Amino acid sequence: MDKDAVAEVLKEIGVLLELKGENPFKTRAYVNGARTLEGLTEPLETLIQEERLGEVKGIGKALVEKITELVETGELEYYTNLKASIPAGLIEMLDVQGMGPKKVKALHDKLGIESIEALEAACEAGQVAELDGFGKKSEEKILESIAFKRQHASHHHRHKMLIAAEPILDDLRSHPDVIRCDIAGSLRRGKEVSGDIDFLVSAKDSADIIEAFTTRDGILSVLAAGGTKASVLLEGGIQADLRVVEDSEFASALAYFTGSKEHNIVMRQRAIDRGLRLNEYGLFKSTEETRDPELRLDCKTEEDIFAALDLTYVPPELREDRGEFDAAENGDIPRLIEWTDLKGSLHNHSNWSDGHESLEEIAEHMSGLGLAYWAVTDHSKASFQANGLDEARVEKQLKEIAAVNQKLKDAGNSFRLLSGIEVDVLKKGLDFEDDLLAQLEVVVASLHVAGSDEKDNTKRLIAAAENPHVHMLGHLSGRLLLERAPQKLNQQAVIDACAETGTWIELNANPYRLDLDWRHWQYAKSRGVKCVINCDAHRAEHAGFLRIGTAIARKGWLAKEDVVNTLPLKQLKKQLAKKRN
DNA sequence: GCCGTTTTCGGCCCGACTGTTTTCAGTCG
Repeated sequence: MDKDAVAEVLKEIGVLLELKGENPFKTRAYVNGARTLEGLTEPLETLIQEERLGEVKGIGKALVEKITELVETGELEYYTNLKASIPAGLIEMLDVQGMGPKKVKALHDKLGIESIEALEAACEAGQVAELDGFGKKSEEKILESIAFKRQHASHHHRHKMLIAAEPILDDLRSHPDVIRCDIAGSLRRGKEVSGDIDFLVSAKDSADIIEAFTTRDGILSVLAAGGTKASVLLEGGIQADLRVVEDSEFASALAYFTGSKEHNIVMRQRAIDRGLRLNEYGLFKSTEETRDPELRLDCKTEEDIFAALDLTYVPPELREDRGEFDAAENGDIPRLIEWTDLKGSLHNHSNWSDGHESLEEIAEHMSGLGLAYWAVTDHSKASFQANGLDEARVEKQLKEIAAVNQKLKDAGNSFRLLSGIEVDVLKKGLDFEDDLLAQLEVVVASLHVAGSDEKDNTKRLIAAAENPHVHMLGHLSGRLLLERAPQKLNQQAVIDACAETGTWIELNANPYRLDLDWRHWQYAKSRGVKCVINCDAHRAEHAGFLRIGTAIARKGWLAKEDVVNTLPLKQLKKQLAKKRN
C-alpha cells in the first residue's frame, strides 16, 4: 500500500473514532498523522526499512506500528475491526449541516438511525424533535440540508468559483464605503475545489455593503444577513459568504479567514509561545481573551503579523501546515512561480484529433496572447474515439506544422508551433515505435486506459518514463475532480522513475484534472523532477487554464526554475533534446 | 495518540453561532 492510501485509512480511522465518541485529541492525532504522511519528502518504504518513521514529528509508536502493518500487508486489523463496528451510513450523516459526531451518535444510539434516508424519515415523523438536545428547528434544518445536498454538489471546481467570484469582487471594490477587500478561504489558497467563496471587506459602515451584496443579480436566495456578515446562494448552487470588519482588523481577519485551519492552529500556538494572543480581531499583547484596542499590536498587513511571530511572509497557497513554518523561520520560502512566467503549453490538441481549431487558428490565437510556443500533441491511434492519428497522419501533420511555422517566420513573427504527440501508454508498451517518436519535438506519454492492477499500471508508466523519446508523463493519476478517483497507481514509484530518467511530469491544468496533485510536488521537487504546466487544450480558450495550473503549482511550492515551460523557445529546445542524448 | 531542558503526565487553538437551554453543549470555520 502506498503512502496516499495509508493516509486515507488514517483519516478514516479519525472519523470513525469521532463517531465512537473517542477523545478528540486522539482522533486529531490520526488526522495529523495522515497529513504528515502526505507531506513526506522521503519514500515511506525507506523510513520504515531504516526504522526512522518514529522520528517524524506527529508519528509516535502506535502510528508507526499501524502504518507499517498497512504498508507491508495492505491491511490493518485495528481498522478492519473499527470499521465493522460502525455502520457506513453514519459517516455520510456527518455531511448534513449541523450534524457532528455527537449528534450522529445520539441519533444512532437512541433511534437506531444508520443512514441519511432513515434520518430523513425520522425527521418527517417528528421523532427527532423529541430527543434531548434536539428540537423542532433542528428537525427542519436537517431536512433542509438533506434536500440541499441532493440538489447541489457540495464542492465546485476552481474555474467555476473564479468565474462566480471575480465580478462580485470587482463590485465590492468599487463600492464607495469599501476600504479594502479580498477573497479569503480555500479559493485564495489556490485549492483545486472549494465549498464556498469567502469575501472579506473592511469599511466604516457595513449596512449598505451587506445590502448591495444580498440584492445583486444572480442570487438564488439569501441564507443569512446580519450586521457584519451575510451568506447568499449564487446560481449554480455556489454559496458565497461576506464578512465586514474594521480596517484595523483587516489583516488579522484576512489571515484568519484564509486559513487553513491547520495553519491557523500553529499560528495561534506561536502567538501563545510569545505571550500573545491571535484571533480574527488582531494580535494582542495578552494571553487572556481580549479585543482591547490598547493591547493590539499594530499589524496593517499580513506581513506584519508573520513578522511579529518571527516569520517571513507565507503566500496563501502554502498555508497548509506542510512545512511553511520551518521554511519561513529560516527564510526559505521560495519565490513562487507566476502565471505570467509561462511561455507556452506543451500538451494540446487540434482538430486533427479531438481538438476544436485548426493548426493555423491555434497559432494565430496563441501568438496573439503573447505566448512564445505551443506544442500540438494530438492523440495517438489507440485513442480511436478521439480520432487519434496513425503513423501516416503524423507524417502529414508534421509537414503542415512546418508550413505554418514558415508562414510565421516570413511574417516576422517569432511564435512557433512545436510538433508532438500524446502517445498512449498501452499494456504492450507505447502506441508508436521509437523511430516515429524521435521525429517529433514533444512527446507526452499518457495512460488513458488503466488496468485494475496497481503494480501493472505502475510498471507501464515507469517503462514509459524509461523511453528516451518520452519527454513527460501526462495527467499521471487520471483522476477527474469530484467525478473519478485516481487510477490504481503507486505515484511515488513513478515519480522516482522520472527522477532517475530525467523525465518531466505534467501538471495538467485542466480544472477537472489538476494532475499531478499539488500534494505530490514537494516530493517530486525534492527528487529534482521538473514540472510542465500544460493546458491539455481542446479549444483556444483553454489557454486560460495556465492561470489555474499555476495556482496549483504554487501550492506545490514550485518556483519559476522548477517549471520547464517558463523557458524561452531556444532553451526549451535544448532541454527537449537533453533526454534523447 | 502525541509530546516534552521547567514535564513521562497532563496538556493539546480560538471565537461565534445555534438551538436548546436557564447556563451550555455541539457545531462550524
